[in-house]
Amino acid sequence: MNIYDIAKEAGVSISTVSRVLNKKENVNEETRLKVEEVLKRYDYVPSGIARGMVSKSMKTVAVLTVDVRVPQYARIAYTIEREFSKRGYNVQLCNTGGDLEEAVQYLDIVTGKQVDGVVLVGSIFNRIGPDERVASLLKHTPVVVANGQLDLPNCYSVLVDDQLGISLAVEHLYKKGHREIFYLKDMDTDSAQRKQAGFLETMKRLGLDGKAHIRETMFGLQGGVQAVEQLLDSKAKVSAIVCGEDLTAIGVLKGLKRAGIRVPEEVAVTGFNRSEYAQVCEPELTTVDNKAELVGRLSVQLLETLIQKEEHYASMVVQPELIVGKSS
Amino acid sequence: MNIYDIAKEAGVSISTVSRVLNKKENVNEETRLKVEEVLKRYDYVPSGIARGMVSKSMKTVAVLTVDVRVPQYARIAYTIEREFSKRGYNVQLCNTGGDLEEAVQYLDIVTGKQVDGVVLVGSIFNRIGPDERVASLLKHTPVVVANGQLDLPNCYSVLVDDQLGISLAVEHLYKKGHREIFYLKDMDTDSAQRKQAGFLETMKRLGLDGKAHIRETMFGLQGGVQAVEQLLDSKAKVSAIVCGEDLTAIGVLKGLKRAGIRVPEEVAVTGFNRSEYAQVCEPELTTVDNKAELVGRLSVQLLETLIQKEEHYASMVVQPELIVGKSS
DNA sequence: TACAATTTTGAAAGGGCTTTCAAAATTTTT
DNA sequence: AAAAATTTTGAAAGCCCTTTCAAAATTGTA
Repeated sequence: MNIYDIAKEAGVSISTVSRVLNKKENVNEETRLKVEEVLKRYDYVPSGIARGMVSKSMKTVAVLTVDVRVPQYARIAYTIEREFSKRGYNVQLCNTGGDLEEAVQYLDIVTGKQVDGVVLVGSIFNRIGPDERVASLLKHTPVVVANGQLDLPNCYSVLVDDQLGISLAVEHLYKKGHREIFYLKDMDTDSAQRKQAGFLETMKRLGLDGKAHIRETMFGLQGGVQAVEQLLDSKAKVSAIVCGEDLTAIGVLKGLKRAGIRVPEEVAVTGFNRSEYAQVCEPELTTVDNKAELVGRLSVQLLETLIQKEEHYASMVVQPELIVGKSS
Repeated sequence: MNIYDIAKEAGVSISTVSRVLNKKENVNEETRLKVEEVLKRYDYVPSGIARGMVSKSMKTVAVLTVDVRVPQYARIAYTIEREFSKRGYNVQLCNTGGDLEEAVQYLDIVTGKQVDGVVLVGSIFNRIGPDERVASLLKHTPVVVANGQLDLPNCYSVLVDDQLGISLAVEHLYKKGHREIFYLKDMDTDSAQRKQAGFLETMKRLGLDGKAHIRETMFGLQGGVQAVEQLLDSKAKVSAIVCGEDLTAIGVLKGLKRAGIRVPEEVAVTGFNRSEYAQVCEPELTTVDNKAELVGRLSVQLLETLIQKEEHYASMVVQPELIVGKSS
């Protein structure tokens, strides 16, 4: 069933059917009723692809994320989807697994399908910038990087001030009297770099030695557990541990519990990202809210203005907030 | 830049350009090189929408879920996306928030855009079956319900045997010597119904009174906490608590801890769904693995055969597995 | 009643591709 | 060298809409 069949059945031209479908004003009431009856009778739905062909848009955007199973990304993907849905767009979800080749392939496919825009979620996407293919793929598609930056013509950013986030955590611990504050670096993304910089800067400002208090470990629960073991083995004096991820912090909590060290009485712990885990673990984790929902909303706003080619775009920076739990 | 421009620039017809684009064999090597040079020079990407127009497919499927921030749904959405990506499809994500009207709207939009298929994730979607509009919307689109069932012509299911899952938990507790086993009902979906039925059946089989050991509560952490309070207030003898959701079980753990009751020494607790939370909480939760990844994979397989109109479809049932943690 | 103004309708032109079919060019066979 | 077989190419139709523009029908005005 296409618009021609409907037109024939209703005894009108396709133009008239199109007018009825699009609820245009200039259709005789009698004609409209006749057409609508036929439409209903055949459960007719006009082809979105053909419409896209005319408007050159499928009202669809692509969201690239490392892995939507990571709560942080899920939250941001959720917000982006809901916001775009309100605006009449559908969202294509792409899990790149942190693999840049995979990301380039996704971009190839979705730009080929002429998505109206792309949101890249996470600072890991900063790394696809240098790829020569990316620039040409994204030449005609507006892009917003949520929590990242890409130095390309159509690309704008919504960033969280990670550096400030770590500052808040360190200052909070300092005020509580902690001096032997360690920072656990668990990844090697640009975001992690900024966190580390924030740690160093804040420690310096407080008159403490930051450099000697940085430890590296793997990402995830296990990384936190191991880091504690190593820290205790080294006989270092530890009064607080600042983590760049909640999951790592929870690993730290588990490690400390295993070693019989009480939190927060003997050692305080802070996480980052305000994941659901932070409320689930024991004791509830002090963490930094990275405002995922806000970042999602702002990304959508920004991308929409880009799509509509309005003329005033600007990258934005969002302030994180310290959420004090019972682990500090 | 369209195929006509490329053809003109290369001094050939659009048919030839199309052949080169689609890597067809019958093109003279010299001609091919000439066309490819032009293609590269202009960074030409053929319009996916126009292609969709011809093939009547955008190689896209829609996944409807209640909320991708719920880890269980995120896992299944992730698996579905990855599997479809391998097969050359993109996935549109839709968060209905459990609202049926919203779900119908999404279905309206995505079927209008002629998605090749739809996956509905969760037994909540069983409820849109009776809606008159749904049947007509889905008349020409293959549908798979993951963890649910819909009695419509093109609809098939991949189900987890929830009843068995609860049985495994109850039997496990029984073997450990527990007799005062309570079941916490926290939702009112079909899946929750089956879990409750599983509890009653198993208790009966073991010669215990099931009916008297069912308690209702709200969904989520808070629900678990409250349920414990009420249970303790009622002075009932409690030796184990079986929950239909990990999050509820974690609430129970928190409630018990608050009341100074040791887990698992005094009361054992089990969850459901094998969420990440189960490993994060203290003590680690005994839970039932609902095989989200497997369900996702099977759903994709099934939907693909439906899309390709192969002739042998069958709904499937997946066996859950008990994961014994430290809470029982 | 004749004319202008307005409302309602339809024909036709895109939009950018794939595909079919026949023509042209080339190679092989006799 | 002519005929047959094969490879390579292009014209044109089709996919299903929206939109423009002009024609037809209706209403209002003089």
